[in-house]
Amino acid sequence: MARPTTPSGRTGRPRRTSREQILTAARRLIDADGWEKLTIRRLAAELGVGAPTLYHHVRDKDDLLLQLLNEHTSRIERPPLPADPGARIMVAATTMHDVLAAWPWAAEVLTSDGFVGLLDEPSLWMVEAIVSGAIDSGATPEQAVDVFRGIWCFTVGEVLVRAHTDRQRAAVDRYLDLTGFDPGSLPTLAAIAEHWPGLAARDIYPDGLRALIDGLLAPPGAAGDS
Amino acid sequence: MARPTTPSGRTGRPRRTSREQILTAARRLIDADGWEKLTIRRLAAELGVGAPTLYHHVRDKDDLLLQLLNEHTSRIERPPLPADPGARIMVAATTMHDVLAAWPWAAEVLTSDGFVGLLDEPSLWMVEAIVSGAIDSGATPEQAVDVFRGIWCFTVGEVLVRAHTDRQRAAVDRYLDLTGFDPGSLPTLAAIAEHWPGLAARDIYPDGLRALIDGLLAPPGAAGDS
DNA sequence: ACCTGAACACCGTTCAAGT
DNA sequence: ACCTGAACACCGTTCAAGT
Repeated sequence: MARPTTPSGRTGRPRRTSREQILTAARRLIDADGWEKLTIRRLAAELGVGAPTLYHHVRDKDDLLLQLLNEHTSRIERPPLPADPGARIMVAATTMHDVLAAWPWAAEVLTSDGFVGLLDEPSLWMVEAIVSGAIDSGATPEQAVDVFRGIWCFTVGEVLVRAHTDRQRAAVDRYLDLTGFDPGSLPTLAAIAEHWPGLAARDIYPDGLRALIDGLLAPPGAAGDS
Repeated sequence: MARPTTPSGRTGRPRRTSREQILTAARRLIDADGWEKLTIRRLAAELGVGAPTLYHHVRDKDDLLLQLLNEHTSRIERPPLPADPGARIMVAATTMHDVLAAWPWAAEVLTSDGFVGLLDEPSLWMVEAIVSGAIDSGATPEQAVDVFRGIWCFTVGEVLVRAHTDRQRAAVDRYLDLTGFDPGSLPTLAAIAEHWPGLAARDIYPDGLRALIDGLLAPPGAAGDS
């Protein structure tokens, strides 16, 4: 009746594949070939096990991506947060942006799989910093949540758009001659067409972020028309 | 040597499958089962032809999606554009947003497949309206393109985030107890946790858009600190 | 308890062959 | 010119069977 035991106190056949090995191998595959190429079958092959084995460690592929994402965000170093509420929001949002921009697949997972609710504690400090910064600036809870959600949408959108624009610039050239705008119906685009590629390479995140924060925190009615 | 001809003047075997039929059937499948379920094979089955047949009418699946998207945007009715530049930007951007929000898969195609460069003329009037509105407000070409790109990122992000939040609210509940924030490390989130679902249901697009426009068009240095 | 091979129900795409 | 069946090289996931 002596059951086989492992150092960790579990019973049964000792595991050959750990959660840690799986996540490490998955990161390796993503970094090498891009996140579209991460499949259960390739990951299993990389680990030298059969594909069904992985289902003992993850519920399904979405669960794997979520674990990967949480592991990734738990690694990021937490910058010092300024006391000034506006600056605090900028720092937290920029950190959020940089994390996603460095690993754009994370943004795809986050939009294709749900929302911030899927993240665990180690990454929620960024949400906390933004919401508390808004409230310390005099915002109501309603406004504070609006500020966070506005920043979140802008951040996710910027990361996704830029990631794909970079990757598929060749495809764009194939479809559209940027100098081919009809000056009759599209006069402004025709006039600036040749400069567009250069202009579109500029980083718009900081200015857009500042505009959103200023505009969403301003007392209602105080905008623009002074 | 008499070659078979069709009414359209082409030669060879008369086609049984038209571009129009393909796009109509594709729309039907998307509306019925969602855009994730649109596959070449299902579409061919819906049309009663073999899957390889479709490759005579589309280059590949991306090309099919692009044709679908261009057909969709060519249908939208063009609202009257106000003379006031700021109002013109609002109207064009809101139209862009509403089109995407009504058919969120379009936003996914646009981010997963490239950029505005993939669209053809019938949808470029929205880009023209935004860029010209910015220039008429006194912006430089650089600023005008920044305004458009900022609006574009915000719009795409909002549509994608909202589409998935709606669809997967159940999944979120499964993972995260919204009332479970640690008041020690996340005091603000813990305080507003129970109100979050209600607050997050608000439509942030109009306010965010206004904030972006005002902030990006403001002369540099004039922001916030008055 | 963990791992396996085989199978199920799919994909997008290519290609030689038919009409 | 258009359409076909068969095939290629994949997917995620399940399940009975082994150790």
